[in-house]
Amino acid sequence: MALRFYNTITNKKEDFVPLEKGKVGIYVCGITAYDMCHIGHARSAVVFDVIFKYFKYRGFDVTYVKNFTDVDDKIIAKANAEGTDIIEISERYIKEHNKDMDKFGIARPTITPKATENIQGMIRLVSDLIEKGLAYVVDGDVYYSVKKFQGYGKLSGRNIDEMMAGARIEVDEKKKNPLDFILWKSAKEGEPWWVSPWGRGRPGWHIECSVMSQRFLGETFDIHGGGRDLIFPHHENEIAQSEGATGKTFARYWIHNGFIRVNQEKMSKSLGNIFNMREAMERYHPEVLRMFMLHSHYRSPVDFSEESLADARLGMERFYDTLRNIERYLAMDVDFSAVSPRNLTSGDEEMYNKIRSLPERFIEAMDDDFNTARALGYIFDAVRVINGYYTDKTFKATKESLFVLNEGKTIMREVGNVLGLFMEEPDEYFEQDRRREAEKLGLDIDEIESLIKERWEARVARDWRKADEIRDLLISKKIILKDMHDRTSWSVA
RNA sequence: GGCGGCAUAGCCAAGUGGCUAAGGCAGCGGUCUGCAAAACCGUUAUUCACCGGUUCGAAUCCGGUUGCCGCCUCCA
Repeated sequence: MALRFYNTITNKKEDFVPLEKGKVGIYVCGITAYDMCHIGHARSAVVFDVIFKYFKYRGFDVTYVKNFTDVDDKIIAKANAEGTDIIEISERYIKEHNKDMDKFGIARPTITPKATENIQGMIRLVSDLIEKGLAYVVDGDVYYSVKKFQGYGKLSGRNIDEMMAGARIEVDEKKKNPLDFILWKSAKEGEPWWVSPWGRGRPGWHIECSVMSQRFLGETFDIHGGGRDLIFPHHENEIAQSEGATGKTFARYWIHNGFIRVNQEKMSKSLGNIFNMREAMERYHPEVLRMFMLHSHYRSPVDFSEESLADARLGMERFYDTLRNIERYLAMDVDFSAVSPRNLTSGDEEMYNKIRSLPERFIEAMDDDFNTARALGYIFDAVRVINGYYTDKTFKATKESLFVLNEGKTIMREVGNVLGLFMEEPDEYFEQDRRREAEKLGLDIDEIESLIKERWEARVARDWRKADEIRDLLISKKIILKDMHDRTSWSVA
């Protein structure tokens, strides 16, 4: 079956046929580097990170380009406010971006170009558009003449006349048409500039993506992505610029991710309901945040709330609990290296085959518009099957059964690699989780552990009353105990 | 004002023409356990906002109603 996904420009799911067999080129609009990343940036990053990794998993040779906008009004404003230049500001936030993204388990894209490294290319493209009659110069500014481009509006599903009837179009004396957008801005006092045929100035926002995508992926390339809000005007304008200049199709497939909402509203600076990535990662393990995002389809909006994060945390706990149990068995030091699927007998063989079916189910889900929610459902199925296997009374740790359990771990890691989940050692995961949760509740870990030790001694002495008293005390502090044959583990409810 | 999206159990969430409407959380009954917790087994939507229509057949397609949201301004 073919990999298919929703293409914004046609409004339907389509089979993916790459330009060149076995290869895929993806361009995604990255951040404007003037502030810390918030979880909305994280969602977009996760969506395309998973798409990037999935293409690789399916054997594609992927070139993934994600840019940094490092010259822009907001960066200039911040630089002026701090009495520094745009380079310092953008460098600072690119560094912070990389720190956050690394911690979030986002793989670095193949190429991460910056706008300021591509100014000459932008000047060439703008000149080209002027020559073709698609752009005009007014007092050192260059505008794109929207009416001159036939396909304007084809991505966002609008037409120029309808938009003209709209009530919220700014009036700019210099523009021939209110919808015309700026390609090159003349420099004002205190602004950075580059020399151009139209005088000193700097590029408009949209032009950089046309230039950098073409430079690294070609005039026509496979996939262009970004957040939903970029469809109009940003991506619409990129099409106008690129196709206007080359006369060729720009991106063949468009992928747009949905937003993170807070209380049913879009998370945005103007509403003041932003959660930044760093703070979110202090409160939740990055994989919990990924789980929360991946549990809904990438095009749907998702509501960021304590409840949904708590849900995602419980889900991760379930996954890691299974992985931890598998690890315990594998630590039994039984050599199963000589075992092959062929010398398994009935029960083990059946289980092995069930476990082995996970990757194909995972592919079936992911091939259908990157359906991570369905894929997660399949992983939960696999976890239930594995848990049932080793908790069955007849289960014995033999080299065959450990071989099967090891396969379960391998398979979970295999699909987890694509989703960016289960990257942690289970014990380390739970350790981190306890620390994080204890901190949220202001609990003292040493105190908890000494109480648990005391209770363990009471249990060894079969002093159930004392043991239960201690447990009740801990429960009142939201500490849940789990007695195992050799020790008691704990977690925060 | 223009354009577009969404509405599935107590909650989150897949499913977009046809086997019993995935999965997670919570709940209930059981197994296990000193008792718990976790795990496992069973159970929890005759029904997919509402009203009509198309079809042998619709949560899925069409029309209408209601509600929520997004884009049209920087925005992932």
